[in-house]
Parts: sequence; structure tokens; C-alpha cells
Amino acid sequence: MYRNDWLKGSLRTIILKLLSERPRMYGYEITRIVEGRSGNSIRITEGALYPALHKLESQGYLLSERVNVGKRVRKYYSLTPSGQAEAQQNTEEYFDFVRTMLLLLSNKNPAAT
Amino acid sequence: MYRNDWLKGSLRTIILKLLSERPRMYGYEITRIVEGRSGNSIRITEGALYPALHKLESQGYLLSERVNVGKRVRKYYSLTPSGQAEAQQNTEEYFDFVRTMLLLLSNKNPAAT
DNA sequence: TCCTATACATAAATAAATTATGTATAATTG
DNA sequence: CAATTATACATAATTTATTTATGTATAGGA
Repeated sequence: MYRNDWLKGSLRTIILKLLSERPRMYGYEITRIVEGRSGNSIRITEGALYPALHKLESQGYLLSERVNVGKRVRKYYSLTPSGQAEAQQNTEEYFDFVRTMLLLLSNKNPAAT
Repeated sequence: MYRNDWLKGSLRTIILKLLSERPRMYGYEITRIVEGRSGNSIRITEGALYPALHKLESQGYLLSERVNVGKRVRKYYSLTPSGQAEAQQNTEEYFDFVRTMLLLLSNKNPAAT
């Protein structure tokens, strides 16, 4: 688990990217996938996840559908066309940001400013 | 310029890493270096920078020294031994975090969870 | 002379997270 | 079979790092 707050601001990016890989996902599923792929080093809290999903939906990037599973209800989310475009652009931009950060933090030669 | 909030939480990391490369730096200098190395894509605002520096100092990671330059005053910061250890560990952990994020966001095969 | 750059600082507002709490069903384990 | 853990949603209160705005002051260039 990363103590630090590096994850802040990237939850939106994670949600959009994961949804771009599959036709639909539900909240709890997202937390499982993230934990799995990150080897438990990234854990999304519910208090962050659900408001983030609601916001993306209210902004028109996601749409939701309630599905009964036994006596429980799952809320599946999928990307709208606008969400698909945003997901793709956002992911690319994130990679670009990471490249920049690595450049910034990898400089071994201070003389090069 | 990255609109998004990916930078949130990494200002501390940036400060510690840059200071680990040089014996000392002052605040304004840090903003210049970051802009330079990032090709103007990362810009640190003063309202974030100075409180961050003060906090790191209050936590014992930095120490400061005021230096007169003409009639103006620069406040140079340097890493304490504890700050050096923290800088090194923090930077390594950040790289690890980035690796994890890239893994998480690079998956092309949803079946692999 | 005026604008921009340098150089610090802080206060108010914003926004995204954490923490805590709540509800309820399903499955597992002792 | 009882108790715990997992599944599955949600929201309210709090925290905290940021942005935005404001302030002060010197230096340099157009």
C-alpha cells in the first residue's frame, strides 16, 4: 500500500480506462480489478469510488443500469460515446504526464537544469 | 499544461528529489527548474510551493537559510540527513507506484482481470 | 515609465480524498 | 448453526492539498 497521495486525481483516469476495456462494470468489481492488477498495492475506497462514478455519470461520460442479482442489486456502468472519447484522450494524456514526471525525476545531471 | 489533478500529491516528491540533486535550492528556482525540465507542462504555483516547503521544514526534512542578494532575500533550502533518506525512499517508491499505474492502465486483455 | 521577472508570504475557497456510518444479502468457516 | 467475512450500494463529516487571490518589494528591460 502506498501511503502517499499519488493516487489523488487519478481515480477518474482509472475508472474511465477500465470501462474502456469492457462493455460494462459495477463499482465493487472495479475495486476488485484494481486490487488484483496492482497486487493489492492500490485500493479504492468506497467513499471515493461511488461519488466519482456519480459525478462521471452526471457529466455524461457514464450511464448506469441497475441489475438484480438474486435479492441484491448491482449498478452497472458503461461509457457513453462522449465517455469513450474522454477515456481514450485522458489515458493518452496520463501516459504523457507520466513520461514528463519520469523525466523530471530521473535527471542525474543537475547541470542540465 | 495538464488540466488534470495528477500532480496532486507529487509536489512533495518533486521538491525532495530536486533537492537531493543539489546542495541547496530556493523556492523560485524550483519552479523554474520544474518548468524547464517539463517543457512548461508542469507549473508549480506559489500558493502550493511555499506552504509545502514550510511543512517539509517543520517536519525536519529541510532546513532553510536566508541569503541576501542585493536588497532582496532568497531563502535557500537543503535536505537534512532525514530529508536525504526520505528523498531517496520516496523517489524509489514513486517509481514503483508509476510502474503499478502503468500496469493497471496498460492492460489490453480484460480476460486477464 | 511601465511592464515583466524575481522572490517571498498568507488567507480564502475549492475539490478530492479519507473516515465513519448505514443498510442489506450471500457465502464461508469454525 | 452461529459468527464472520464478502458482496454491494450509499452518504455525511472531516481532512488536506491544492487553486485563486492578494500583498509586499526589488530588479531589469523595453
